[in-house]
Amino acid sequence: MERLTPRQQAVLDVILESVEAEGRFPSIREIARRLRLASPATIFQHLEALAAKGFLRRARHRWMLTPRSRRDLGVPIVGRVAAGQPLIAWEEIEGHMTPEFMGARRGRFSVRVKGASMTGEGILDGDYVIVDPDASAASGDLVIAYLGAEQEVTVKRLQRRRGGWELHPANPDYEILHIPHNDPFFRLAGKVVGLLRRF
Amino acid sequence: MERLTPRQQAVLDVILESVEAEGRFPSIREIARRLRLASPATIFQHLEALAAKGFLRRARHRWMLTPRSRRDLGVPIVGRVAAGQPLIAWEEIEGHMTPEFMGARRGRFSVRVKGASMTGEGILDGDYVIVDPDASAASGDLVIAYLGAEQEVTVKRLQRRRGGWELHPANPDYEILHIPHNDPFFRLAGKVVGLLRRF
DNA sequence: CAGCATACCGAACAATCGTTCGGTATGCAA
DNA sequence: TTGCATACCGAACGATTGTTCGGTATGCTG
Repeated sequence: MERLTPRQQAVLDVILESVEAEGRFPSIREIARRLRLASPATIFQHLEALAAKGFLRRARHRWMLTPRSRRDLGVPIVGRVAAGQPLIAWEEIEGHMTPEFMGARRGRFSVRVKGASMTGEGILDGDYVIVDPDASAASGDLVIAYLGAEQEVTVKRLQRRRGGWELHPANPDYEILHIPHNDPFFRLAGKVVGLLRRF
Repeated sequence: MERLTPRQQAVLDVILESVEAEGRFPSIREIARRLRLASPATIFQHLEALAAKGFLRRARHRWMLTPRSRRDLGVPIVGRVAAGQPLIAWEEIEGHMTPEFMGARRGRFSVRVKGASMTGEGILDGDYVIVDPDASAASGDLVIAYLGAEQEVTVKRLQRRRGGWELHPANPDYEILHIPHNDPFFRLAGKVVGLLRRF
């Protein structure tokens, strides 16, 4: 993959910043102003260079980002952390830490975990769990469920049992919940597809 | 907060889809084409309505997203999951699963955790850890460190001790690492600011 | 030294854009 | 029935845009 010149990187940074902040691809003259350049032609040439290297696409009179440049909006996932290197080599980037990477899609949602019932599986109090409400949960899956008349929300591991389901905590202090087949209150909210913790 | 009419929502969806896919605010005629409308004036009126309700901003000849509409790009973090509601009420959305929320900032990076030395604190084998290389780590912090001549990378909890540091695992099967003050190989890669797991 | 890539300028043209205007149609509430 | 909000049309104007052209300057490399 080709590298960018410092100037091309600067132009791309301005573009990404604009997309990030206001959801808009800046006009050529706008980029020029931010970089204190006088001629739109200068930026135009940089855009062409960026397109030639795969960071931008052009259709008719419209410039847009590519998957390649969209990645810079996220945090890189590094394979090996090179010894003492403040800069991260392109070759060692295995992916990017985008919301999509952790399963964020339209239609899904996220809930904060309350309680310590799943600490045994590394799900702590205060963690954020990403839920897919459309996925059909099978036995053994981590699920979010509504329980009881209060319709409380819980994270548990689902197990099919004769006569109904069981919701297994991962903490010896908590008990397995037995759900009869005809429980009027029990309903699955969805399957857990991702987890986020902030320190 | 004012609600959107179905048509306004449709227009906003087209805009968000375009920003999401190609990092570009679509032109008025482009939106019209996607919605199979013939006149740009129609879309223009919808944009004005969206702006009046706070979903868009206009500066001179430029339309852009607002914080309000940018939120729809991410996965909502729901406070209470309403019983049986397939749709999520606006009032219960506490935030959004954006890159910023995940701790993604320029300069940070992410590494995959190998080994089970931190399972006691809910950090499992295969988890992704978000690292801030610029944050100064204090005693008690979760850190990423380079160790030994091989400069292996480890996640551990840092403790100051007379004569150096200690790196504490959170798993009885692993031992505390004692780092003398003058260890030529030991170096901190950064502080752990986030954690991410995929199921 | 010549050659080449990078980086910039200013002027101008045509394409595209946002915007305005005047108009029609529908459905709902007073 | 009269209003009013919503939703759409087509034509046209001027602003802004991408784009081209010809040109200068610098620094690195062979």
